[in-house]
Amino acid sequence: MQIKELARQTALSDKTIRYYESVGLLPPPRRQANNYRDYGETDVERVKLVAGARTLGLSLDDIGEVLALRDQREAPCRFVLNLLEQKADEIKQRIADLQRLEAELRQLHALGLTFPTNDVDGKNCVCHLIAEKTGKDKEHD
Amino acid sequence: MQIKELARQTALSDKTIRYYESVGLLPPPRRQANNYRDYGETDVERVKLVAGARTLGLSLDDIGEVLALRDQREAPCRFVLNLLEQKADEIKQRIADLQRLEAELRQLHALGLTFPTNDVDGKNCVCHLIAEKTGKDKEHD
DNA sequence: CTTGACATTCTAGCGACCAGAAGGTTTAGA
DNA sequence: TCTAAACCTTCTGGTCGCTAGAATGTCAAG
Repeated sequence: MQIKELARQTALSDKTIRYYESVGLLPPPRRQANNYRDYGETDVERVKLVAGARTLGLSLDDIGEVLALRDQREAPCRFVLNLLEQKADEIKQRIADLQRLEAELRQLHALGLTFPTNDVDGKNCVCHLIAEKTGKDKEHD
Repeated sequence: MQIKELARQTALSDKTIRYYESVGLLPPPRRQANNYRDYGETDVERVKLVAGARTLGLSLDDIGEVLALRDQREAPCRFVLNLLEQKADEIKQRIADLQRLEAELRQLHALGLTFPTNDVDGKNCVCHLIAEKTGKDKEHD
């Protein structure tokens, strides 16, 4: 199977698959007589695991650790379970941050509507409110 | 005022301020006799606007447009208000995505707990569930 | 006279790719 | 037989918003 077919089956691009190989997530595959990459079913499985883990928000580094365990014939399940929980917690935190941010944006927008829109640098402009924010926040996006 | 003082007043690093200058958000400042950058109050205001907008999740490109309007003595407020609303909508969407993702992670974690943890590549492993995900998702993180 | 805290420029790295160049191979059709 | 298209290859450079480090210069205090 050539790279495009593997890409089709995994819904990734061929570029992405070559990239995964270049960073060591995928082993260098067999080559056909013309030097084209030649993949099999085990490659499909491996790439699918990577793709699935990516959609779950795991980093390529995390995935690399999972694959390394598997390649050593050690079951990575316990490790994966911990990762899942940890990522879920991170995402929960992220959601809370974004909710605060959204509320702030909506509030600022509403407040801005009550101000004139032709005030370039006076105090009666939403821009001024934005500048005043400095130092009151901690984190975002 | 030297760069460090500007950095202090805006809670940014001096590196970041130089970076903002390098990408054109800040104009090249006056220089002291020793070639050190020399800032004034208008610079503080400008950097504060940038910093405030960043904490709201606006991109440097967005902020560049806002500043360009201001530099042409056009009130950017209307533009800013639109930006705020648009970003709020983006974040709302993002939150929804993340909530789905978190639910999926928790679900997968719970399901994984019911499986043996010493199964390297059989079907009774959470890893297998992850590989099976491919193609069912659209977007994330 | 040295130490330390400032400043300067330049380069390179992060993560996870994507785009494009410049070329080789294979297959199908006119 | 020629040619176009659809594949493939490697390599380079860009994205975003910084951050870190190297190598160097400047200045005030002890």
